[in-house]
Amino acid sequence: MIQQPDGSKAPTMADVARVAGVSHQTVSRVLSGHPNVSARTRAAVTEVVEQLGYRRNSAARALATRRTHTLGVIAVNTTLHGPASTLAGVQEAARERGYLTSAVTLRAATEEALTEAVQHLAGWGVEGIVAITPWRDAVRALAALEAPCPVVTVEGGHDMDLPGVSLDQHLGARMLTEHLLTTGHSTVWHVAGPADWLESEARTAGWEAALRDAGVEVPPLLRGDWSPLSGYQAGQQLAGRVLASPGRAGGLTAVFVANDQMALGVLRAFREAGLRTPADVAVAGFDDIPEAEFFPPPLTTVRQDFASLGRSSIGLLLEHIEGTAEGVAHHTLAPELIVRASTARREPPRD
Amino acid sequence: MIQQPDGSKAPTMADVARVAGVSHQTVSRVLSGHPNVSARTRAAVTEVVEQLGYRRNSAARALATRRTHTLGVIAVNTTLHGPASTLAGVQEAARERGYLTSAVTLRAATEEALTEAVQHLAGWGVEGIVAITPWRDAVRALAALEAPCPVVTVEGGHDMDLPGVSLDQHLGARMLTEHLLTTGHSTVWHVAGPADWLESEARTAGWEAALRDAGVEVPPLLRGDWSPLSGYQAGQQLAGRVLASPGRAGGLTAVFVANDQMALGVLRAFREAGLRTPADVAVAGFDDIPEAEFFPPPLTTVRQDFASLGRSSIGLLLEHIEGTAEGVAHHTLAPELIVRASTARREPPRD
DNA sequence: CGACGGCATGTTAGCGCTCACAATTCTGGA
DNA sequence: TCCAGAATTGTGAGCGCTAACATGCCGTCG
Repeated sequence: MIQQPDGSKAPTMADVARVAGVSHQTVSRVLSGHPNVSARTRAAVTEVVEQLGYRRNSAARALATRRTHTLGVIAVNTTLHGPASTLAGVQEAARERGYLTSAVTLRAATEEALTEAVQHLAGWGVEGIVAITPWRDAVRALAALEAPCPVVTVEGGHDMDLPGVSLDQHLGARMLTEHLLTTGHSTVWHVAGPADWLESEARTAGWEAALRDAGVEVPPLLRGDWSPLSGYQAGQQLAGRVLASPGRAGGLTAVFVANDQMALGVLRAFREAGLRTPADVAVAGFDDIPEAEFFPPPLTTVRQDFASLGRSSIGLLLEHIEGTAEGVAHHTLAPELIVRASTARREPPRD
Repeated sequence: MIQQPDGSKAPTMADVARVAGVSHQTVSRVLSGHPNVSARTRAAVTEVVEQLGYRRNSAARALATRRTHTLGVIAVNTTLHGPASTLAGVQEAARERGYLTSAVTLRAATEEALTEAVQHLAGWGVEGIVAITPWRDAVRALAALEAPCPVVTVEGGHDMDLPGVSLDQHLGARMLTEHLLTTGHSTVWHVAGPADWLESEARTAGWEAALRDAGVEVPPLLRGDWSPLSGYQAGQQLAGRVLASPGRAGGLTAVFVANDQMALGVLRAFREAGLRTPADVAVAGFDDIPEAEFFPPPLTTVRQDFASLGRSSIGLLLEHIEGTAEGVAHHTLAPELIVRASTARREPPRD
């Protein structure tokens, strides 16, 4: 029974108590699963609750317990695959644990917008906030804000004094770069994401570390803004370079693009320039968006388990809310390398 | 001042009243913008509020006013571009109007899951629900559920007795089909979405109506599940057909694919089969996802303003909550045709 | 000059629930 | 048989706020 007889207002705990012939407190005990209630009473109350379609008033509960059981989420770019998946994971995990979540989607993670978002959520009495704001500046601003409740970051980096969860971007980039090196490329070029994104930074660092460890030259960096268009532009530059020095002068035979969407742009630029992928230049992306498997050609990439990331952030947040957290913890999840046709095996260069 | 001095608990309205030397009711009046308060008093109270970092307790307010100012959103597939954008629009609009939103992301829109979601939201006292569940069955189940608050659907069709907002899918499909017919194709094939999706149905209907109006043959329908893979498979079938009858036997020179992701799959299948787009077969999609512009080749598609759709749903919902709604209204937004390279102009067939 | 209406403010009584404690009943062992 | 102690249930007092009414003050009009 979901419906409320529309004329009369919703039944209260007192109504249930009266009908069941017990005190309102006993009803409360039954509903909270308190152990010391006789099976008889419990059954009687439960039946009346069903019959009346009674539902506890969460506002009254929140007032009496001083617990709202509400969490806030602050996110940007929620229309992209990564943030959207993370958000879904956060919401599902929170719901399972008995919390209501409310998400605030920002257009830009300025300090002002962040402050306003935190104020908005604080006004609703959230007990904690998950911030999916992967910029160094945003995380810094958030840390400085001193919100009235615990805040955990997602992809917020490990060097701030805010607890957080991340996928190991550095490792993913390293795996990908090493994959390219072991499949016959003398070095790997890189189209990075925006400089102020922590994810971008970590991917670049992982790429560079892998190259250095292998003792190979680190080519100059190109930068995009995650969009297919910026990837396309970077791709045009790279293609120009390849065509200008046909003898593989720059060793430009493999490109690690910092996300799949930009990789799509790079692929298009290469195709337009008459470069074949992977025969002339291998291309790899990052994220494994659902479309990646159907790119021309299917894209080698690094899969990120965004849903687990979201769930994990809720776990960490609740530790803080419930006071069982020790210090400022950071959780890290491992990514997975997905090899597809865009980086097909290459013969080692002949001497 | 965001931070609460951690040791002591948050100040109450009574605290503010005491410091400002007025009654708590006057503080309440100031905070609610009640007109009958002297400027002097108002200023004094405002200052104390600032100074103490006071924030009204929303639970207490909800209890006293019997208004939670909370809305629920039920959505499925929130990781896709369309639903995610709609969700963002819903949240932003609700926040602007002073409401808190809480989203429940379902894995599947079964009757059971829907019931549970509505129960969950009802338990939190939401005053209304926006349902982004574009299946006929889901909308039917929702209508039968008799939720304890108003429910509006997004893309829920116009034939149920639930108010809703939609983009005009029928018109969009018609525009696209007519575009293809006027650019020299004798007919247009169609890869539809799943049969139980209302959007899919409307797009198919629009396509068929355009063909009939033009007095041309309606080719058999292929069906996918929105995924690139299903598009790929449909594309393989279509390619096989073209190659089997090189003389354009089936008039298969143009395909309208029901969404951009499947179109990506179709494009790949055509490319693999040696068919050129648009020279051999023109391809068009639907949705205008951000990647569509970078497909090989850039995809002609129909742009949908999901954000406006979301905002519009909130407008409608609030009309129902505030009692100003007249009957079961349906709002419709017009889509926009985006012509790109995948349907480049075609010479009229020579006789 | 006194009654009256409008403005500014205060007082009181809940909203529906949980907490702390009190009261009652039931159990088993001396 | 009686009583300590546990199990079960009830009572009263808020949680922090708003709605409704009550009060006091001013100027104004008959």
